[in-house]
Amino acid sequence: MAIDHLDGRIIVLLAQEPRIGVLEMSRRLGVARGTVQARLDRLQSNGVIRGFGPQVDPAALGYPVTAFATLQIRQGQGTDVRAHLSTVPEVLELLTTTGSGDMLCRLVARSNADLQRVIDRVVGFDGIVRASTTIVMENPVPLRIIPLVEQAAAEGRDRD
Amino acid sequence: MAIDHLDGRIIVLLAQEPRIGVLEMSRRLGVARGTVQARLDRLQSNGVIRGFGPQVDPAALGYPVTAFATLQIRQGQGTDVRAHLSTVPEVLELLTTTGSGDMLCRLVARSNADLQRVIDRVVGFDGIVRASTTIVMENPVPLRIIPLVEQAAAEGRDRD
DNA sequence: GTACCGCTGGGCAGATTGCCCAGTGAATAC
DNA sequence: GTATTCACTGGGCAATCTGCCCAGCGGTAC
Repeated sequence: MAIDHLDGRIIVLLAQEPRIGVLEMSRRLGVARGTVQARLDRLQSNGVIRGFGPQVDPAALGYPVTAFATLQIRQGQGTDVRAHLSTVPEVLELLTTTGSGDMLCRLVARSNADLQRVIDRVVGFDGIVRASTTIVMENPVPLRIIPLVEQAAAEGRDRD
Repeated sequence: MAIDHLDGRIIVLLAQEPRIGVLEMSRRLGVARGTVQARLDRLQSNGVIRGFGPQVDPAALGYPVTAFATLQIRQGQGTDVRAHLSTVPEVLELLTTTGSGDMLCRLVARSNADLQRVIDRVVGFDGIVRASTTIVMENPVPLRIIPLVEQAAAEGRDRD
């Protein structure tokens, strides 16, 4: 579960140059190719690296508006609400949070006006009592993981 | 900027099997390899596909607790607060939202107890007036983009 | 002392990549 | 109507990388 320094360097390198191959990585890191391969296999089977899916920018797809909606759920309707929200393409993420029956929902829309349509669709479901929406203006720190990886790698004991 | 049906299929295929190569994709999609290559290049230079970085699971790294903090910022301190927060590895994302001087901050921590340490570090800065934290319990819909891509692809006009 | 484990450094065949080309069909410009 | 542009096809090429194998080496655990 814990990662060591070499694991950290592999992940960082992979994040900086995703198209890089195992062979080139081994050259940059100064280790044998088999080592990098084994580390990568382990990181993936550990679940540390979930995958290498394409990172798609909703804005470039025509959905430049991001918002968060806090939903208050009627008792016992949680499952139905989840099923409902998962059918809405503009719902990018759904989290249940502390507080009675609350969910946090990440939305995108084509425009501020379009956001109204999305919200109507989101809250147009019986189990949702109340919704409060916050529009995102800027994203000073886009979703990142590298600093955390570096911290975890620094704390881990090296395997060699 | 708009994507068509083939673009959508490329992105979905790539999301499902990230390790797939251009050649294999062209076979699956029934088009020439050069076509897939050209589409991919266009999607990347368009910014629709930002990259193929590894998706790292913070929980597997030893940070199983996720939380959101809403921060109230002292007037004119926005820039300093951003700089401060970007130095905290446990801050995975930072967004500015509507409402006076508000920011939304995605955090992770090693445990609920450790979350206190992280929050202390986050709010231990002059420009932050008040912070309110919500702990994430479940993640019924993990960050996803496929449904949105499919919707965008269905709406787009085919290029052929 | 022995077994285990991770790393090294090498080799191999097969597949893939990046790059090139000419030809075709459709839409657009003139 | 004709010319141009554009995307796609289908093919070929050398260079590279991958997946897979092996023996050897140095720690560590028992």
